[in-house]
This record gives sequence, structure tokens and C-alpha cells, in this order.
Amino acid sequence: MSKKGLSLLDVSEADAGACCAPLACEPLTAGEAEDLAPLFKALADPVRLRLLSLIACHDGGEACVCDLTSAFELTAPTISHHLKVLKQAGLIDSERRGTWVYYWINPTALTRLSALLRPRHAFGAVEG
Amino acid sequence: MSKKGLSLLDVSEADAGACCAPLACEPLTAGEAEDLAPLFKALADPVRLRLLSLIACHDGGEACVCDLTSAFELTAPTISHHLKVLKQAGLIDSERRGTWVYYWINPTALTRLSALLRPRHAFGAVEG
DNA sequence: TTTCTAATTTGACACACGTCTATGCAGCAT
DNA sequence: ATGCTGCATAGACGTGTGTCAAATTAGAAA
Repeated sequence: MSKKGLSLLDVSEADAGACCAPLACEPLTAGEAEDLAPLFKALADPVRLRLLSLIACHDGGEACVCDLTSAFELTAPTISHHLKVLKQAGLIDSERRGTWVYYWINPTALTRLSALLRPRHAFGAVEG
Repeated sequence: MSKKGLSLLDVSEADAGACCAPLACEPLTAGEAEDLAPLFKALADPVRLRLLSLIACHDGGEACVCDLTSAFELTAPTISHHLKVLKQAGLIDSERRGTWVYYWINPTALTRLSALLRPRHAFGAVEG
């Protein structure tokens, strides 16, 4: 089932110019949905959305944890927890350089989710 | 703050041809993140992802609840609960016609989320 | 070594979430 | 009216999640 998930995630690339977004082409299988849900769950928190956004917008495409922590009125362990959730979902990656740990976005993961949600032809004609 | 949320959600349309995706342009404000998180939370469940997909792929762009319930090994109240979550998030809409209730996708909401996640220029150059 | 700082991990707590059974409501057909 | 069917709601139960304080690890500097 993890293999199915991977193939589903891959599809959005090979499929980038196809007729419609995966979500609108044919129904997700149970296995595909099980693999996709954790990605959206990782995005389903305002703190994590802001973290992702802060990292994406930071100079050089990466941000130190200390920069991120100072942007919230939350404790360091809480920020660390959210970063861990994002990383385990594959949305970000990190590296330790000396004293500091730097995080950056995984654009591939975001692109895949974006393509999945794009309701192009299938019901782009239904409304707008 | 709800006004902020709406403007954020609107941005992805006016912004469709702009330099980069909202997430990558400038950091989300706390209010924007608070407004966006519930949308991703609604997507953060495998059953709801399949429901959304089933509705989107159904003939005529809409599906009866009875069609949806039969696709899962879950009770009708559980399906009803998930449909309510999706509807309250604005991802689907519904109408009763006689005995049956029909659901359809709100493509605008999906398009906005899709645009938000698209990491175009900002870090499209970083990897691929 | 020791000390200091950056970041993570652990454990605990309150709250939210997914699922079920039981019940209620709306519409159609007797 | 009564009964039947499709769907939603209410309440309960177990599990998962976000947050914190406290403890731990990793590295730099003295």
C-alpha cells in the first residue's frame, strides 16, 4: 500500500499535462487516500502553515529554528514538535550546521498536493 | 480577522498570473493561517478525501449520499458527519431533491488551495 | 574538563476527532 | 392516518493532537 501511495504521488508529475487533476479523474483508492491524508494533516494547523510559509519565504530558501521560534508566542519544544510533524510528512527537510539547525521546503511534495487539488477540466467547467 | 482570511482566499485568483504562489511570496499572517488551517483539516482524513474524489468523479458532477455510503464500510451517520465537515469547510455543497440529498464539489475552494501550495518561482528553482 | 546556548525528547494534561448506537426528521407510498 | 426509506443529529466512548515544563542531547567556547 505504500507502493500505491508512491505511485499516486508520482502520477501528478507524469500527469502534469494530462486531462485533469488526479482527484477529478477517478476516485482515490482507500490506500491512496490513506497515504495522502497525513500530508494534509500536517498542513492542518495554523502554526505549521505559518512555519512552512516562513521557511519558504526566508532568504536562501532556508531558515534557522531560532528565527522561526521568535516569530511565535510558543515555547521552543512546541515549535520543534511542529517542525518534526512537517518533516515526517516530507514537506520540509533539515540539516544541522554547527550550533544551529536549518530547515527548507520540499517543493516536490507541495507541487504534488497542488496538482492533486487542481480541479481543471473535470469541474472547472461546472462553475469557474 | 475573518476579513483578512477572505482576502487571502481571494488573492489566489487575482494573483493567478503573478510572480509566485502566496505561500512563497510573503509569510502568512496568524489570521490568514487560522482561516486556512480548517480547509486543510477538512482534507486531512482518508474517508473525506475519498468522498471528495467520489463526488468529483461522479456523473453530472454530483452524487447522492446513498452512492457514497455504499462505497465505505462505515455507518451512514459517520458518512453524514464527514460530509458535514467538508460542507462546513466550503469544499462541497448540497441540495435535497425529494427523498435524496445530492452533493457536489466547490471547485473554487479547491483551486484556491491548489494555487496556495504551488511553489512556482520562489523555490521552483531550488529543485524542480 | 566545565559552562553556556540551540534544539530535541519526554511525560503530562486538556481538548478535539472519528466512530458507533440510538433517536429524530423529511419525504414518499400505502 | 400509518409505515417505510434516506439522511441528519445527539450522545458516548476511545484515540489522537497541541501545548507546556522538565530533562536530555549536541555543539561552541572558555
